[in-house]
Amino acid sequence: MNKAKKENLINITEFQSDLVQWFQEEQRDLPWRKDKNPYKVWVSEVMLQQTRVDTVIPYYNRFLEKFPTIEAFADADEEAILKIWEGLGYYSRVRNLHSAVKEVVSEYNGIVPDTKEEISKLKGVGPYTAGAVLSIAYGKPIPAVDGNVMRVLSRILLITDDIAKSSSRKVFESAVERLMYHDNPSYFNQALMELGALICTPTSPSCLLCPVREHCQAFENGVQEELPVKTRKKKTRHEDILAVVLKNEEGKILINKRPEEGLLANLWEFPNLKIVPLLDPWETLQDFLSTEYLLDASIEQHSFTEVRHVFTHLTWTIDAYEGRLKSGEVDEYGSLRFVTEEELEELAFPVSHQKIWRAYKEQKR
DNA sequence: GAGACGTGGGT
DNA sequence: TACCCAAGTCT
Repeated sequence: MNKAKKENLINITEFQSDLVQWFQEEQRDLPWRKDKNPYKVWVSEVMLQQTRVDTVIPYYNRFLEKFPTIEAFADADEEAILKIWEGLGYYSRVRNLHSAVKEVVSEYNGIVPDTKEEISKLKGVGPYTAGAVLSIAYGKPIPAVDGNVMRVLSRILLITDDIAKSSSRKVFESAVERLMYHDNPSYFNQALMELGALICTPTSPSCLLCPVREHCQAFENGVQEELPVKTRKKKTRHEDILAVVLKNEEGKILINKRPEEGLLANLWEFPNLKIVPLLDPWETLQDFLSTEYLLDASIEQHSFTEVRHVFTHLTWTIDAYEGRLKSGEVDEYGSLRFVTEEELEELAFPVSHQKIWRAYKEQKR
């Protein structure tokens, strides 16, 4: 059955009003729903990418307290923007947002562009975020297709395209365009997502509470649990890592700034390396410090903690050692820096290295 | 187009 | 334990 035929099976006008009326009555009271300021909407949408609402709320509130206006954020330095994002993950989001905001301030007089064409040129603004900002902040009838929308529409319209494939997004965007409630695109897009979050959940959807169940082809056929079709990704690889918390005679701690591209870009970390198979860890670490960093350190024989950390595509097991070193003339050398404990806690570290730091302090007391 | 890119929570 | 998920984007 083709798409046009399938959509003839639902009454679009009734679907729109049932959905939007439900949203008006049942929507959650979320901080970013108090204000349609395009900058604030934009910040919330970037934070919500691949991230749960409950996780985002405190970050969103802190972010706008620190950077209340688009100009305030444009003026921030990178250390500050990473620190406020610390623990949220996908750190390129905040670096792209910062770059994009600076462009809006310099090229658009601080006004977030209101066309798909222009807003999509900004870093970190893909098809979803463009549609979300344009519809929520500017009331434009542009689709905002995220995972919720694909799940909801796959069920309502019995769409069986594999949502794990990037090519499927356009199928759902076309569907949203045909279903769009032009009287209130903001509510329509948000209602689709809210329905996915509250009712039309990935497992055990609450069909009996669903405001649009009479329009749902999956419910009609009892196949809501079989949709959406989504192929699974292959499993993650693993890395064993040696890390060291090194203190000099002044009590300052050696940290390293990660490269500006790739995993955890520009975040700080304790010096570390991948374990070399078959070699003694302690000797490997000692050798690494002397040959790579030209540091003469004495390392404890046994690690003080083992940290396991799981990423989406990778897992780390980090054995962390403690050590001391003599020379402390310079505070900076390349990507290395000696900092006090207070300074360290003002810098942005990935969660894996925060775990090392917490274990270190715990072991000290 | 497949893989990189984080983290915390749920089953 | 071992997945899978959560308001995606970039390369």
